[in-house]
Amino acid sequence: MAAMTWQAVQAEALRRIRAREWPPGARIPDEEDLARELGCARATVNRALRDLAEAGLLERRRKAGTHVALTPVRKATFEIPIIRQDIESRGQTPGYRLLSRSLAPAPAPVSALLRLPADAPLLHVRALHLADEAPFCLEDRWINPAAAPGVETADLTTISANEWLVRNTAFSGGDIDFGAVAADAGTAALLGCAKGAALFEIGRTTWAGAQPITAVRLTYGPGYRMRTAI
Amino acid sequence: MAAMTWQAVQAEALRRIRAREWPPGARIPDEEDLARELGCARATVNRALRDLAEAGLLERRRKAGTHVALTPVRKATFEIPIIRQDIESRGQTPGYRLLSRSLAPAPAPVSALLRLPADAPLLHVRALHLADEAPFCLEDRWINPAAAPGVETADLTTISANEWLVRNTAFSGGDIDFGAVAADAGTAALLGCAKGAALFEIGRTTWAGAQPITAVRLTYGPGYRMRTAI
DNA sequence: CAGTGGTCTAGACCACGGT
DNA sequence: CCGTGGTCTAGACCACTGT
Repeated sequence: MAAMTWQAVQAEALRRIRAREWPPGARIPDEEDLARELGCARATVNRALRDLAEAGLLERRRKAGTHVALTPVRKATFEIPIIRQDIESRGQTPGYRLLSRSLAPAPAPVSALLRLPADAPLLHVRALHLADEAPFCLEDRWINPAAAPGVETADLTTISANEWLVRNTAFSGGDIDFGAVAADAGTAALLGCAKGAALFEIGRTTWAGAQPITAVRLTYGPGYRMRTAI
Repeated sequence: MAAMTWQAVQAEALRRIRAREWPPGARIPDEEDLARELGCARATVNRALRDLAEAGLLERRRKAGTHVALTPVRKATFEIPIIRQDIESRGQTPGYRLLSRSLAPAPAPVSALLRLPADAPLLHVRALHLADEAPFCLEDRWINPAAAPGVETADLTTISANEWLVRNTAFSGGDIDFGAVAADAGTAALLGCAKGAALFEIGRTTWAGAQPITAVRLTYGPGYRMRTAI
């Protein structure tokens, strides 16, 4: 039982959960008891079980102890790459075309999303991302210039707003949502698909503390699927 | 500088990254130096920076030291709840209707996905999930009976296969993909939407080690959006 | 080879929250 | 109140991996 790493402890705990030695809902031994049983320090057990708790397989509460979760909520994590990198990772050649760029008051839904006054002038950028010369993804973005100093003079014809913002602003958090939309006429023309086609769409807003940076809607060409492992 | 918790260290590191005191690409001080500077143990610094590295903001390599990531890849995590819980969390009343259930050889795409022989008999379950009596999500699932002992006699009219599997099998991993599809006639009828409507779809395969458990396709009603925070 | 992160230990104190 | 997990410490050894 020598050389008990936290990974080994975690693996053993996982085994017991899966083998129902620790059935769902059951309380498992103390960190101290486990440490003694497995021949390692309590900190090592803590490290192992903390991750399992974060993964949703265990529930830990002071005094109440550690219990096996009744309904293990699986958590998946996926990366949000720069679109160019996404295309490259598919083995295709990325391309980029700036469609339009203007400073204008944002429409109500956008300014509401960013919690800005309705008439606040935002930078509106629309661009098309290409993979091997074919339309890949349509980007429709509103940027709060106050949160992105320099963006008004940035050259967004060669570098996407996405990339510029990642490199030049410090954002702390945001929201994402995924859904499906039917292609309207304009979108269909740009993406080279039929009007009404089912398209995958990602919406994202990002913040620097309480200050809104940008709201973006990415509409992908037909057949696009986002993949990840759990 | 007393009472330096790992959260405080992490916050300070984040601040320096955002303030460009540690600009993108720069090498930051050793754990030991930071510990001395901030007045805490090296383990505390390690704990703080490890999380930032996992989040993609830092890159850590032995000997090479710790560097601020050039292109911070944002990682989002989202939970994969049991559909019933998803509906409940929206403040709606979940409902469930088993549509069909049969033991049959899986079609080629499914058996290939699960890496099973083409003629392997799988349990095919189709069900409709309701929210406040309205169609919410269509579930089309193939289950490997060998990996889910007891499923053949389970009563899937009151509990969804999803829920039964979560409670009765021990899965270790899987894949997920998201996309958009146009509703075919059958799907449209069941979900109460127009044929051709853009629908959000989640595909998932899960495994117990090398043994495939189930492949499922969830097709959500129009307008559904999956949300999460980063 | 040597510097740096990764991890383990033994002990300590603290914070939360059931009883 | 007091058991349990959460965290900090000081020191040690190990495992990569650039040089």
